[in-house]
Amino acid sequence: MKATHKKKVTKTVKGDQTRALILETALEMFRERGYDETTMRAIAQKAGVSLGNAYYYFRSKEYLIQAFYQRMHDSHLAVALPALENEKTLKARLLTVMRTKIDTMKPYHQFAGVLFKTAAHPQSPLNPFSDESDPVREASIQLFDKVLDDAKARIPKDLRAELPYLLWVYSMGIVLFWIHDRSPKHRRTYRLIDHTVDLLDKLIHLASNPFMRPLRKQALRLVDELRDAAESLDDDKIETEMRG
Amino acid sequence: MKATHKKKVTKTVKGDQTRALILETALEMFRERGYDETTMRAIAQKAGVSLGNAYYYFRSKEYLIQAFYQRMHDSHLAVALPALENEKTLKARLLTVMRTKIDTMKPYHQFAGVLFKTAAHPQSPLNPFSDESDPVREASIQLFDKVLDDAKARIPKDLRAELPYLLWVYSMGIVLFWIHDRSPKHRRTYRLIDHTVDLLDKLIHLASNPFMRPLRKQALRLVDELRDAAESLDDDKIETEMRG
DNA sequence: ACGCTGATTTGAACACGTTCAACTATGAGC
DNA sequence: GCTCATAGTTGAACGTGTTCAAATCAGCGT
Repeated sequence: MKATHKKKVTKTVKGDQTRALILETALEMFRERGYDETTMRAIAQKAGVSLGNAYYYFRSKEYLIQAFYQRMHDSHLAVALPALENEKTLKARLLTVMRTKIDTMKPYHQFAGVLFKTAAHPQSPLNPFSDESDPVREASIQLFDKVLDDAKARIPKDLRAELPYLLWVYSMGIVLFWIHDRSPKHRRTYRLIDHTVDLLDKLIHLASNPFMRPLRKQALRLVDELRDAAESLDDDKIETEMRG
Repeated sequence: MKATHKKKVTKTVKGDQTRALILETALEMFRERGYDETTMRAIAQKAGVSLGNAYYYFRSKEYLIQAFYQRMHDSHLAVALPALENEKTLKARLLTVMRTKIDTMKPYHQFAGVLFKTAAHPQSPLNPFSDESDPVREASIQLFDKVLDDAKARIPKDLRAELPYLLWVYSMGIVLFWIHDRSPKHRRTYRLIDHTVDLLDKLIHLASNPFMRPLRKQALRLVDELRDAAESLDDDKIETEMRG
């Protein structure tokens, strides 16, 4: 992690093609054999390029995963958005989004374990809070914003503003559980989704009660603080890079 | 992670000494230079043993960290237990335990980042839910049990039973935040502790209200389910090993 | 054509974690 | 004291991710 975090940019059409070729090959091999079992040499060989060439386009093996995130989110959107059309209640909409999320990731279950290993590392580009995860993170949060938008539920403004972010964090928790879940067909994860969504729905309504206002305010202040801290993380990273 | 998860056991006094020597050397170097920058070769050399010998006592570099966990917990206990004598309320007791926890880990802040990287990996022996983390995990939960024991707070039995575990999970969350926290003297983490403990205290009292019984029951069922899943993870791991 | 610049590509080399077959030391039973 | 099984120890070798100086290519101005 000594290198800068700027993305490699291709300057020619040929470069684009080579980059795409390497990425496709890598993702295919990751899916079929897993991440650890797929070596950079094997990717390069199958893609028909040299080892060094792969590193010209991808700063490290980890960076190949970044594209995986993006693709996963795109696939999820393609399934979730149409499905949302039919659901009107907050609970049903949330359920839909979460279930389709797991549906989408299913083929990559084995592979996914490695994701969170590196994703949890503060300095990893895969860290969901890092600069480089920004686009896909924002897009994910936006999806939850949409979940709330067309739902008929009276939610106080202060809570409504933070809820998309909170739901995104919740969804990451579910994914973390799913990664560990080895029950057949991931039944446990689906059951967990059912139960947590039910609970969340109730909690949101409870928190929306005027009686809960003080406690809610306090909790939201806390959330704000956490987000601030997460964002300043990126600044520190940049500073560190400049120094050394 | 192909090897079995049984712990290496020394059979002779000399073995004990060598093992201890390697471990001390490793932890010292980790603290001074960080985990990634400390190579197994360097550890072996500084300890005056061969490279292969280090691997005779520690199945992998990761396993050296396991001992770190244990040591960290011992140090924490040594500070927290006396401090708890003076605190009677739940809130003050919880605050004491959390603050001393961070105090204890402070010297290892840089090092700690790597911990969670590997700890988040489902198949890592450092995974806090894994078999091998069992002793230190149980000990940590027990500490929170003690926090509750002498606190004068009326908590329903069902909640009281799960609370130590829940507080342990909470403490892991704080540690995770701390790892990412680069604010001077980790002020942000301490502030987060203050705020979350305050909130937790209120939530616990709220949840103890008879009015909340149904929701509380539902939430606790959920917690149970999560714990079951975490435990069955270990079984699956063993199965996988036997097959492969 | 030619040369020049910058993008792309190469493969050898490096450092690391890990494995393993072979070696040595220890000590219990005779 | 001798034998031998077991614990402990060694360092060479392997496969990996990553780096880098050098080679090649593509387009453009002349």
